[in-house]
Amino acid sequence: MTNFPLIEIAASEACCPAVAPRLGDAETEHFANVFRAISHPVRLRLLDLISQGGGRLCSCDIEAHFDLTQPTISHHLKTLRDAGLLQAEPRGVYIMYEINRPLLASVQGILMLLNNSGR
Amino acid sequence: MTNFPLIEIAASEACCPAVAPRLGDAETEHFANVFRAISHPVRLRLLDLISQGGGRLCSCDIEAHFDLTQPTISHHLKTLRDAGLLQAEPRGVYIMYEINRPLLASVQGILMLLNNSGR
DNA sequence: CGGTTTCATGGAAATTGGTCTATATATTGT
DNA sequence: ACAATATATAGACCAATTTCCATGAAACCG
Repeated sequence: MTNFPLIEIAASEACCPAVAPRLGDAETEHFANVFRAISHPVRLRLLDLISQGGGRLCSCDIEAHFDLTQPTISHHLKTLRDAGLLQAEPRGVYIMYEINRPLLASVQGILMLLNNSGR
Repeated sequence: MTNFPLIEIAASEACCPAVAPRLGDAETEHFANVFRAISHPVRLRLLDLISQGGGRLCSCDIEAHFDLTQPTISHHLKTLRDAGLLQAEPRGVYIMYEINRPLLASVQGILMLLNNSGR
């Protein structure tokens, strides 16, 4: 490891001083799951909509924004709930969805880690 | 839309005043793709490793961190490159990978949008 | 209570994703 | 040029995802 061909490298870049993961296995798995939940256009759009107006949205205002059947939207909402990104509380016949802000904040923290580039 | 059962709702929550997506279709699609690239444990670990030491890492230091074959790692690195998260420049026989920081910053911006909750 | 509305669940079909083995391409050193 | 090393590509196989239709469960209204 950390072997370069012996040409033109010597004092140039000092490749790779002792790299080790900063995120543990469980943490990596967990956040990969969260990213996977966000990683679908419909679900990103759902988060976009729900995050407005104080981070809460009634189910009755969701379906009109998509060209999908009700079960499909329900499935995507469940995916977001399972990932912890949404909380859902019943409001009569409807459901009030709410963004899990602390989780989103921790995802921001991960991206900050990845973007700080070790400094 | 924005209909509640007429009981106990009237003045309580003022559900859903005019929600509309803030991210356009293309933007939503694009960032969903970026999230999808990050959304695998191996690729998140790769970003974790490469983002250290100034955001660059030589290919020769990568394989040892995984229990996967070389083609599999190569495939994941390609996924990250295709999403724009990594740039790769040849360094002799090896490859120097570098994090695309502006893109990561824009992803942080998206999360900030989702977490600001409209305020 | 009976009908209506809303969301969730189950199952199927098509697509995408992840991993491997085998092979190809490119660079280095003799 | 040849052999050795490093990365990329192709093909195959199994797993997971996405979508739908059909149905179920829960809440509301008359």
